[in-house]
Amino acid sequence: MPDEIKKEERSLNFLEEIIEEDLKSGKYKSIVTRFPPEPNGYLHIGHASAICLNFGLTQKYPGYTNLRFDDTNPVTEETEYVDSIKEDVHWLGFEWKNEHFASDYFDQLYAFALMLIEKGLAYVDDSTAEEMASLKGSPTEPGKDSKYRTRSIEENRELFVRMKEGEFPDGSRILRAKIDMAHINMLMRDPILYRIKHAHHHRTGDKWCIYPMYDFAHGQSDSIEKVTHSICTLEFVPHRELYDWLIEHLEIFPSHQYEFARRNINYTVTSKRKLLQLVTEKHVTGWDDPRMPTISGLRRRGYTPDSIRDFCDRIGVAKRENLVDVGLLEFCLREHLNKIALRRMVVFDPVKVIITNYTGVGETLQSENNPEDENGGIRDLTFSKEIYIERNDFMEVAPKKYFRLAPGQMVRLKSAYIIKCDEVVKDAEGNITELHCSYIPESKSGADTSDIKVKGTLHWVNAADAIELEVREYDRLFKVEDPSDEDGDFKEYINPDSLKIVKGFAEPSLKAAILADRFQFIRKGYYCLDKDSTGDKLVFNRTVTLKDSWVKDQKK
RNA sequence: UGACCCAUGGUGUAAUGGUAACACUACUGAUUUUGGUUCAGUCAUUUAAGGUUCGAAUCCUUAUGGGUCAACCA
Repeated sequence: MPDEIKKEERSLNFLEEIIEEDLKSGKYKSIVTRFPPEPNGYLHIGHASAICLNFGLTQKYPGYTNLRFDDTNPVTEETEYVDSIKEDVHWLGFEWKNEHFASDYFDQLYAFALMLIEKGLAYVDDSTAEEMASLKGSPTEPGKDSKYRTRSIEENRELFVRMKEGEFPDGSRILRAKIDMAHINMLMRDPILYRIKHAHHHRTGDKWCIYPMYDFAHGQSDSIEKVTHSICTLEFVPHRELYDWLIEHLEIFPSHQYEFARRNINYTVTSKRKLLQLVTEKHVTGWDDPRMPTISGLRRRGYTPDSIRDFCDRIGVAKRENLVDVGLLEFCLREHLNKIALRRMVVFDPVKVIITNYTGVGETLQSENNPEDENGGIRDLTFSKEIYIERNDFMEVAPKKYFRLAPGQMVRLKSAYIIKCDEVVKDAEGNITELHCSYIPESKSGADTSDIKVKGTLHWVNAADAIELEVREYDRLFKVEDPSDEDGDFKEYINPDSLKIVKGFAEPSLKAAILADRFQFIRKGYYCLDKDSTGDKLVFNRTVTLKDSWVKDQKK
């Protein structure tokens, strides 16, 4: 009940306000949105925000969302990207109503171009790119008309058809709208509609040698699909005037464009160009490198779709520039993982503990899989005279509020017994090689009658059957909050320590791990199996550490 | 030296002319067989200056700051 009240009280973002107004006024009975990626790269966390926005709106209001690939530039687009994009949208948990490609509309778009020519609103220009640029003017100076601007409708039609027939080489001619070379908006100065590219298209093959520009494809595709709310990022604001102009003069369904500020996250980059560079120049192992902000990278790292959706929901949507703290993403991650991750014990930098008064051959103990989940069940743990604990869980000279193991100090071994450190054994160089401890037999977890209270609880593994793991510890990819905003090349700011490979010694149950599992290595962090694992070598990715207020205190 | 968009705590979003709210972060403290989790608490006169109004984060003006626009990219 309180949740419902909360939901209703939650205020609308500016797009929801527009939509509610449109629905209330009867302008639309239901809405149509679309997610329109260009298949020339992998989706990243910024796209996730756009996906959640577009799909979220049609989950909240009547209507549906299409997936449409904006594939109008054959030289950069590939089927590999189409496949990855579809996989990522699905993985995030969204289902599109229709799958479209702008290239499906090439015949229609061609007809639209002809229509504009017939209306005297488009012409073929033979100018070179340099000539066009020099006539374009600048934001403060008007442009000048091209000498081809006054061609007759017949001549324009004939030339455009011949462009399509492949009679002219790349770059020799373009089709442009006839609007106003002195327009205050540079995009309205006779924008290019079609260019010649004798290139193989990933879907239409060699059928076409002319391809529409973004401005002559996007809005028209929206209109063909009867998209009611075409949502894009702020840099397209100046395009809206052209978007509307084309729809008006083509006399087609009036889709409307609305713009929001793209979400930026600190300590990473989300420009496709830069991400591609990281991949091709091998600064990372691939698009799905767990350090990448790509959806596939986050997936491999161990992020859950739920946590990403929660994050997108929390950061909201607005029209101002922003740089969201990656800490919020990590918070959403931890919050979800805490609820679902299976607890396991893994020791990274082991030191042997010999329990001198333990006389048995060993025993089986039980531990809960997840204290946050009543139905999480329990698992068996083997315990014996020799175990490993974390080397940094012991200090010979302990500071005041040190709750871990120290000479004469007691700690609990998680799900096992309370032990006390009696003796420190060192080698010739003074390195600690063993800790001799005694245990309290009546302090067994779940059956503790010792009445001893200890402040610290340590994770441990049984020396006899611990299994070895490779663990990849990731840190932020960049050393600075906004690499794109720094002087020089963004790659100068790559964090050289973003990957550290360490060994871990784990309880045997981890042998059964599968890719989909999420684990919390107790007192360490959240981890998942990596696809690089083989039958005899287990590789784990550290998804994110646990919050650690002890380390924080130490630094002060 | 033009046009357009934007400006609320460290961060991200609310407040739709009427008590500046929520979340994250940070800091206190409590609980805890994970120094995790959980719980309680603390942290802002809304970029500036004028104006309208009984009343302004909100409306108006100017200034300042940030962003965008001159690819045959999207």
